[in-house]
Amino acid sequence: MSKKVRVRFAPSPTGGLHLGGVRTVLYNYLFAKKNEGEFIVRIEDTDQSRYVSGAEAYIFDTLKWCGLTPDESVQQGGNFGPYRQSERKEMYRQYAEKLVAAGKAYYAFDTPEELEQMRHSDSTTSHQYDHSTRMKMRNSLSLTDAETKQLLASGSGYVIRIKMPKGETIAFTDMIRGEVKFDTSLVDDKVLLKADGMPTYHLAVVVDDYLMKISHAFRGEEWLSSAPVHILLWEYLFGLKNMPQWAHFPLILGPNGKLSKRDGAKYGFPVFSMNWTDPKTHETTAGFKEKGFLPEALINYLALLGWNDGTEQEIFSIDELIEKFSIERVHSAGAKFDFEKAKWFNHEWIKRSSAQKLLPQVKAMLIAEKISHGTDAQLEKIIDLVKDRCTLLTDFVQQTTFFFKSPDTWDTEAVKAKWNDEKKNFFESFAEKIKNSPADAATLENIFKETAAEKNIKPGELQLPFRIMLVGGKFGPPVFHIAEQLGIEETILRINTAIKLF
RNA sequence: GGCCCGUUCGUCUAAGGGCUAGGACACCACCCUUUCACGGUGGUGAUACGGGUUCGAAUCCCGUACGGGCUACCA
Repeated sequence: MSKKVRVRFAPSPTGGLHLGGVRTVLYNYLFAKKNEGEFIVRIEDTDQSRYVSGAEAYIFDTLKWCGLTPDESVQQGGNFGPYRQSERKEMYRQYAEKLVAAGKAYYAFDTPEELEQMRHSDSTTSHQYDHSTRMKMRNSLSLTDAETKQLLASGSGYVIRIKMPKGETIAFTDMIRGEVKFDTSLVDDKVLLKADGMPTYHLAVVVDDYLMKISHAFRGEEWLSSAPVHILLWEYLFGLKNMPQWAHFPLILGPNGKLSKRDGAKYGFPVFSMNWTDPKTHETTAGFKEKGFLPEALINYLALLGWNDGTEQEIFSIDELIEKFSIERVHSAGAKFDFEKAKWFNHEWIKRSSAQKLLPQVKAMLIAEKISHGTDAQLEKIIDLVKDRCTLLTDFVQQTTFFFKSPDTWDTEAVKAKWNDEKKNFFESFAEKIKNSPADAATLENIFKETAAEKNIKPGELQLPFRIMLVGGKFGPPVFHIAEQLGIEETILRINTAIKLF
């Protein structure tokens, strides 16, 4: 019997949630759903100096847009709260003190200046706070008990550091990478409890994963190096048998290495799923949503960036992902984000989406552009006509505007070379003939062809000019379908307007 | 610098000792279409390098190179 699957995503609210974070959420979510477990979001806000207002709300907005709803979080609530570490502050100290009492951790009184000096000193080889340097520092190991007591009583600031053992090998099995080993001599004495009484990530993650009964701890590869600290803490505090299983996901890389929040603008593609405005600088970093992406497409691409189901299937709905996902098939190497492929996924999802589903979003864009959008029924037909031509949702603006608004510029260059009086005459007759005809595409096409035959002109040669008249440019769905949507009156109007310009 | 992780077409990846190393994006050509697309067909293009182990290595082992991560009282 295995314990209930419970996974957590634990972001710190220090800014926008970038692609790597979204994918980490996704894999957590997929694993939880696949195993009928619970997905928890825990806010790791133990660093008060890095707090960014609005970041937490933004993270939840992102999850909502992506459709990755937590089962427990500060928003949903749950039986293991509070889900914000700043509100759990009082819970951590006892564990740190317990470690001190057991000789696994110690008080350290060094000032930032003293730490700085040690790191740049030539007299040490490690330049880090570890077994080789700690006896030269001011802590409860190097000081006498009396001195330590005195310092603690005097109220001078102190932190609690883990006492990393010397010369031991810590090994654990990563679900993606297999066995990973570390020599404890090379790991430094990480701070567990800060001078302000807040835990560091290292203590908090272990304590909370235990208290929240986390069964599988998944996080980015950037955490692999600190795993030995966490393993040791588990061993000292709660026992290795109770430790969750670990998996460290490969990183998502930008064009020049590590994907960075700050470089969002430079890449030419978003790094956030939704627009993020920094509350201090008021700078806005573009998001996939506003860029015209469907959440299904982003999720689909992110899922495939580092995972595949072993077949050649590429398009997956979230339900299919849940069904097929497995940690074992997550690739171990980092993956470069390819914006072109992301767009391809979006195009595929637009093509597969019904007009009805696309309608609200297309309508919202047209409203934002102050373009009338006709009735819903009409817009739906138009969306069906043009969606194959739209890679991004924003493409719908150009592809649908001419249905509602007469062009104000015409690609006359495209027709001028082959334009002549016979063709002009054709369009005059055509406009006259359709006056009382039904407006369906087939009828219009028949009249068009009959008239062309009468005038002895190949109908093909007349289609491009007709298109330019109705659309203004060389794009859009079949021209008679456009005319059908426009209606007889508007079609005649556009013919008469444009005919003077050629 | 030290430690850890990684390395198959330009990019994402499949192939976990045995067939011409497969697919997708992108790119090119052709077909369809007298618009732009969609669609279809075909093409260019990869096992980082060097040693082993083996009848046989992209696959296992070692080394080198390269890439990435970590090395804070940040997560």
